[in-house]
Formats: sequence, C-alpha cells, structure tokens
Amino acid sequence: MPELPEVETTLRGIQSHILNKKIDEVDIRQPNLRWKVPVRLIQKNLIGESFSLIRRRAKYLIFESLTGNLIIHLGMSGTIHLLDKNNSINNTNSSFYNSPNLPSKHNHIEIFLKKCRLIYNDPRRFGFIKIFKNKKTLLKFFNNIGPEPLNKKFNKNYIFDYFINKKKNIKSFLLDQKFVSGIGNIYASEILFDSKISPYTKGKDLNTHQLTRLIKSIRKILVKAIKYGGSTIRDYASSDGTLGNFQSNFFVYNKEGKNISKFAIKKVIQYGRSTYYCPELQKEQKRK
DNA sequence: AAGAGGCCCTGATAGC
DNA sequence: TGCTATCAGGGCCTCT
Repeated sequence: MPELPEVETTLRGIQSHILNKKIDEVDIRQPNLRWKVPVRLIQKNLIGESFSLIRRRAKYLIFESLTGNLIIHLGMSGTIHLLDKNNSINNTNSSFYNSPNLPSKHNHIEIFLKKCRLIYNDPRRFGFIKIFKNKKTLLKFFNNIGPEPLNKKFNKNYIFDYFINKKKNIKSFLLDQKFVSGIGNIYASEILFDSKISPYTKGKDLNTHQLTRLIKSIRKILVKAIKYGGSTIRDYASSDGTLGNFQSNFFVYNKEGKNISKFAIKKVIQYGRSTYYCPELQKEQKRK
C-alpha cells in the first residue's frame, strides 16, 4: 500500500512532534510481523534515548538516535499514528492526533515519548521493523536499494545502463526497488499512463524520448501525490488520521471499464499484480 | 544472473 | 444470514 508519497506524508506528519523527545517506553505487543521484531534489542537501545533525525528513504521511515537506527516499512497495510499521552481526541489546531476508526487490535508497536505516543498499526502484518546499531550497517542496508526517483542520480543514463541485457517490461522495472525505489503498484500504472508508455513495452525498447517522458512523469505524479497527502484506497490514513486524497486524481488505477476520451481503461495482470492502462493511448513499442 | 511464481497475513467484498 | 472464493497498495525466497 504505502508507496513513496504515503510514507513521505507520514514522515511530515510526525517528525516535528517526536524529534528530540525522550523515549520512555517501547511496547511491542505483536512481534510477529513480516520478520520477527528484535524486541529486546530495540528496547535496550531506544529507551531513555531520543530520535535526533527522522527521514525517509525509499518506502522506509528511518528514526536515528545515538544508540540505534530504527527503520519501519509499512508493508501493504501499515499505518503510523500519533496520540497524545491521554489518548485524548483533540485538537483542531495542534497536530496531535487520533484515528477514531482505527481498530487497536492491530496496534502492534507503541513508542511512548514525552507527551505523545507513536503507534504502528498493521492488519496484514506485511510490514517490518529493524534496528541497526550504527550508521555503517544502516547505510549498507540501503546500499542494496535503488536510487530515489526524485534524485538526480535517477536519470536517462542510469536507466539506459540498467536496462542493458535485461528483458523485463517497464511495469516490472517500476516495481523493482533495486531499479528505482519508492514506486508501487498504484503509481506505476499512473506514471505509465501519464508518460503514454504501454506497461508491456520492454525496458530496453524504450527510446530516448520515452525515457525523458518517463522520468518527467515519475516526478510529476509523485510530487503531486505528496502535495495531496498520498492516496486512500481502503484504509490508508496519514499519521493524523486524515485521509490523503490523491486517489481523486487517479486516471487509470482502479478504473477498469471507465473511459478516457472514448478509450476504455483495461485491467490486466502482470507478474501477479494488476495493471491498469489504456491500450489506445499507451501503444506498445517494439524495437526491431 | 535474471525472471517468474509462490508465499507471508487479515479484512473487505462479491456471489451463491 | 452465512458460507466460500477472490482480491488488495510489498518484497523475500526458491526454482529454472
């Protein structure tokens, strides 16, 4: 679920409230996430400390402290919420939060900070949490993950080189976190529609004009989605419980059968994931 | 090495 | 109403 824009929205919602606040307690109710949560290691390294930097890389949130760097991946259904200490539902002008519709059943991890409480909720438990004791191991982890799509390193030369000797189609590459990080299944469809590229076109068959359009569309769609606070499909809400509303800007995702200037949107399955596209406006390109 | 498919898990929804 | 089947935004692992 949460792709780059949703993770970025979450980051912006929480960072000022928890930065440099003392961590009083870390309560791990459900350690069986995608991988077993290292309960004692996290508690040992974080309790009594504070987060000096909170940032995003790919679809991960990174919480840095002197004694350990926590990373959180939200998987398919993970969300982060911030409550004030008394759980009170407030507060229109402050940014403490509540999510009245959130079933606490899936509140797997709670971090108690001075004056507030950070909650990790994840019904499907596809998300995960890891801790790296030093910067070096943290960097090593992210070295295996591809460039940020909004970074200059993600450019035409990089893409061109990456596609050499590879046969996959472009939809698959957009989901491949080693190629580019942060794009997921929703924005992949939207990006390909915006760039007028068929999801079936092989990466190496894209010409230079298409690559230029692709990069431009990636930036345009992601920046716009961040501006709208991400997307809500079923239950995604940012950390303040408000719902992102980029989905009202979807052109193709979840719009099977709808028309765009008389052309129908089609849903197909690629690599076991749904792709939405408009065959007439996104013609497949084959290089001889 | 690259690529395709299976799998982890719960909840919402559709169809009978 | 209540069963069952299908599907969902991710990414690791295994097999070829």
